[in-house]
Amino acid sequence: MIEFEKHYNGLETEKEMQKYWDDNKIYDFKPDKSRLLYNIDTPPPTVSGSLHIGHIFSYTQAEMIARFKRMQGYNVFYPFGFDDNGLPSERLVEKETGIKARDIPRSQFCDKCIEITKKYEEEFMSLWKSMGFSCDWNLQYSTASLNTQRLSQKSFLELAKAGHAYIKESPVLWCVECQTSIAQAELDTIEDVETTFNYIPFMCEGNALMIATTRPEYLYGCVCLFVNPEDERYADYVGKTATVPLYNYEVPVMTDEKVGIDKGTGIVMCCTFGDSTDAEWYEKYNLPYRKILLPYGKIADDVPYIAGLKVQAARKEIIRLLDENGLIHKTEKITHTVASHERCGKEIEIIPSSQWYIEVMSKKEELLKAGDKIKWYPAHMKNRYVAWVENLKWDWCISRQRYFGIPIPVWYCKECGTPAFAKLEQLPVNPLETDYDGICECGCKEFIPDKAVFDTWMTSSITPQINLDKAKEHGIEESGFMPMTMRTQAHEIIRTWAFYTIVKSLYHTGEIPWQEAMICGFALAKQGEKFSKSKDNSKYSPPDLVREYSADALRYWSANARLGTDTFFDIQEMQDASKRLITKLWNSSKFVLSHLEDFDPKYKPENILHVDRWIIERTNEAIIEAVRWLNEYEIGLARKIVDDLFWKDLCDNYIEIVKERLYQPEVHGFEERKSAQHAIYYCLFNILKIYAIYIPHETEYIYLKGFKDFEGAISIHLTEWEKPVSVDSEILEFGEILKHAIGEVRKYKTENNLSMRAEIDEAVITAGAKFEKWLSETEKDFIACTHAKKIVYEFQL
RNA sequence: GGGAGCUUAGCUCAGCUGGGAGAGCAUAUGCCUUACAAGCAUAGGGUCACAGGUUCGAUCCCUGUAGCUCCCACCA
Repeated sequence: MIEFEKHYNGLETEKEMQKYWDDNKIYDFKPDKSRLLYNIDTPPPTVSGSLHIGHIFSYTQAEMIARFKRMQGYNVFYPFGFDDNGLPSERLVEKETGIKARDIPRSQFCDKCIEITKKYEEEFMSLWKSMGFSCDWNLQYSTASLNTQRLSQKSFLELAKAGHAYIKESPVLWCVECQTSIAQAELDTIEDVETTFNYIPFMCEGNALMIATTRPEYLYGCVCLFVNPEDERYADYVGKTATVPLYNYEVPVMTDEKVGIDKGTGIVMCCTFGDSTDAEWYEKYNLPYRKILLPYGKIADDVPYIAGLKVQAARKEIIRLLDENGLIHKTEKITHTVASHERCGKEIEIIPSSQWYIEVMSKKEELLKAGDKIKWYPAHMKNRYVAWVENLKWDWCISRQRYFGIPIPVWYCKECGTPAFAKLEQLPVNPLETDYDGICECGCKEFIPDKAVFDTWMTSSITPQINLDKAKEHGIEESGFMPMTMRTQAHEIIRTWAFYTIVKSLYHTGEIPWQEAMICGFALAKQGEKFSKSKDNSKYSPPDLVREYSADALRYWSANARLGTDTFFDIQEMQDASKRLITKLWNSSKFVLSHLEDFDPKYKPENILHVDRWIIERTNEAIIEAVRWLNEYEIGLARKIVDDLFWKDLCDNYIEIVKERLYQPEVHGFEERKSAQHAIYYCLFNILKIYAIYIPHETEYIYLKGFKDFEGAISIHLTEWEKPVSVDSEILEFGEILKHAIGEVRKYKTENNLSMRAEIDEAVITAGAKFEKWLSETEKDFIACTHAKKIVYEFQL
């Protein structure tokens, strides 16, 4: 006799099951040529704060796919990583310790980083384990680890050798707060910034040319004026020089198509560098550089009037001076959007400096083709990738003037500045700690190490290579591993992680990194606000939620949305729906298994009653549909399929129909009972297998109690789903007729305030004549279920 | 300014082959039914955003409009 507790205790059971999986190494990856490899490129969460419910939402969706594919017979390679180097982690450490990286020695700061990220990683890992994740933790990687450093540096050296990575002195996006260069992908926008358009006259040929600028502090950086070549108003001035007000030096008046005739006055002052267009013009027309801003955000010493001031103060001061000299003809308040650094939120500046880049601008076409080759789920997410590639403005700047990151394995000749690259066999290497032991072509033997580190995406963009490296450690052959089967991630990092991974893959392998991309949505707080690792979302702390509501409950909720769609998180909603399902599954399993004590799954009754065949066919139908959705990564739609089968067909109808047959074989026949046992076993077991991807703990617990002895496998998660290919539609129609007839009886009873057990004189079944035999076979069940004294049939042709 | 997604019951949403308007929650009423009151049954509740078009037929396809959300651009 199988003992079933009256109530299912999820919190306790989950810990027990997790231990069982650990002990039995259920999810350990083993190379196995007899099964198709399904390898998943999972996002290593950035270690920049605590995880929130949004992570649970998207990571769990992907986890369910891993379970699904495993139960479809694939050999699933499902690793897990942490992205724990670079600026995001540095900022976490700065916040947590209150120490600025630049204020203490680099090595000391890096030690702090290692210590603190480690703490967070342990927290992350224990959360994922408590959620019942089926990854193989032996395949775990960290982007800060020495081995990853080696791979990342190797990637860099290969690209440098091929000429795709290059160093260049040029204007670059610069964060004065973080004091580092950044890439286009790290830009954010601040909306509705209030500022002033200042109309300032430049004298030219005795006339005042009005320019409108929001950045008058850059006046001393003005190198020329631009007008649109089509603009007749200013045609006479083109080629002449104009005088910069206040500073009284001459700059040429030039033309460029980018100047909007209707914008401002139609004349633009080009400074080095007020914005990205200035930088573009600087390169295009080979303009001189006039240094205004220093890397730490103050105006350069040799700029008259405003030297040493910060940008805002300088602007104020220059406006005051201009005004005092009658040089502001007009001001206009405007609001506009400014670019900011996503990590600190501060406005971005542009300053020239020497940085390493990876070429992407010239590869747009290949990148777009790669985007076409990848299957995106949902399909429209590809648009974001395409839009990003098409709008690229800068090559990918990969060097950062920061501290806790992977060092750029380069030294520079002290004499001629030529870069000297590390040798592959010495990786990973930190040029600050290791000297270059070669000789420069110019004969010089002294080298200066590069102090910069890589952009964190430089490393996380090689997760497929990191995975491959891990796989080889575990005995997987390299061939067939790439491209990986699937990348899963949320939509916010298409422009970064997905994009950069594709870039790297094209360079390194000439191929796409993965065949498919599964793009998840966000979980949003009720107010429509995105959860964020850096903000305080403590009331939704995942470890607390798991402790209080159980992993299965959170998981079941996570499977509620369409793929790629954002969803709101409501604790009450999550709790209600999940608890309901978990309880129902418990109770129905308890019932079914209590009737299977004398059951032998190997004995298939010769004559399976048609109503029993119905629930079997109905189960098969649901499996087919669920598989169809899951193959498109639509876990929510698949869940709905199994919810309907389980709740409506199995619990509300089928169990009610066969209940008495199971209880009273002496009345209904022993063979007939066996037929019901056969059907109910098949149905419940297959429902459990589908639910196993959603609520792995409870299903495992029930499996161990009631199914393991029959099935043999030590875990439900090592069983495979049935693979029905077609269903008998006539049988399904028969089931619908029964359901409808029962519904009519229930309606009658409810409307007359009768108990469901109340007897009624007669029940009418309307059906096609072809069902006559099956209906008469089912009559006893039907009477038992409805307590009707008599059944009246109305057959139609 | 460009692009994408969304708009269906009081709430959250499904409806992906063009023919039935649906689920859960909430509400109301009834029911202790040998798994489950953490349950069961039944019911009420809709201009499928709006306007045109295609079609025998449109929630679904096309065009336009409005609102919401997101992505990208916009810093002179």
